[in-house]
Amino acid sequence: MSTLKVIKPTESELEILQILWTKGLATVREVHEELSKTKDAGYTTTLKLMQIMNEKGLVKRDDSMRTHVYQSAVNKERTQKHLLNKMIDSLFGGSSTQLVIQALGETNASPEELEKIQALLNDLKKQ
Amino acid sequence: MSTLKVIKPTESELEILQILWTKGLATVREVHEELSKTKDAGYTTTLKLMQIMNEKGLVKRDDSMRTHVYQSAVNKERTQKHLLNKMIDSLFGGSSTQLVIQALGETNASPEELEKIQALLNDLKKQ
DNA sequence: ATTGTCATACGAAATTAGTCGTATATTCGG
DNA sequence: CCGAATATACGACTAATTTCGTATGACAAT
Repeated sequence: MSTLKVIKPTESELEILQILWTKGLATVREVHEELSKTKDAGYTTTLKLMQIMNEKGLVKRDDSMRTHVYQSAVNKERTQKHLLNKMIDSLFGGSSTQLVIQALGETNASPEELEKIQALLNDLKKQ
Repeated sequence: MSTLKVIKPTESELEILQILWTKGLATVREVHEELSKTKDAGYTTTLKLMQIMNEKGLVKRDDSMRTHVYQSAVNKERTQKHLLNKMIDSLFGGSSTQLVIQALGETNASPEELEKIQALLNDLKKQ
């Protein structure tokens, strides 16, 4: 029997994951610098968060050096999908279509992106 | 100067709002019955939550009767939009398109719904 | 009137998230 | 070698959320 891993990063953890997804590998310092652009919290706060994320298994780290190097331990798309589904359930009564419609209302997509969406839509129509 | 009202219902509050959005008017008892289907918490827990939501202005209530009658005080679409934007920021790096693409991958939309999405898409393309 | 049921009010414990101060170790420049 | 800079570890504080026990009042049926 396998226990299904529940992914539930908090708000702050998500911000850190985003940075790790982009950078691939990063030290606490690097993540902290990046975070500082949008919020202001102390270095040790970021450190602590990342330590906790490590305990939770949200990130992995190489601590063979003095300065540890972190990376995400959770798949970006899988995490997005998971949280998206949660939101669809909790906020859109289970209808992903409703969410798409709302999101399209928000979008500032470029023509290229619109084409990408169109392509996806065409696929769906064929089925 | 007007203070912009920040809508930030918690997880539990959202569950209750959903129920109120569906029912329109409801007593604590009714909300609790509904909640009980998916989670198990005591009656007074639901009561307390709804009282707090009342203080926060998330719900309104008619307490002229012994049994108070509640309704949502926040607009469903506005709340959805707000939380959706938060998710776009925190999970999709600000790209609503990315979210739409992921959500479309999840969708089990009917042909009618697909047409609705298509129509929206056409509007966007014209601009 | 008494008793059982069901309502609200409210205090407070338990949890979780986020914050930071401080201790301690390592490294590097001079 | 010494001190400044920089790293991790870790305990503890705060605030917010969720939970529930208990008090108390209203009402209905006997």
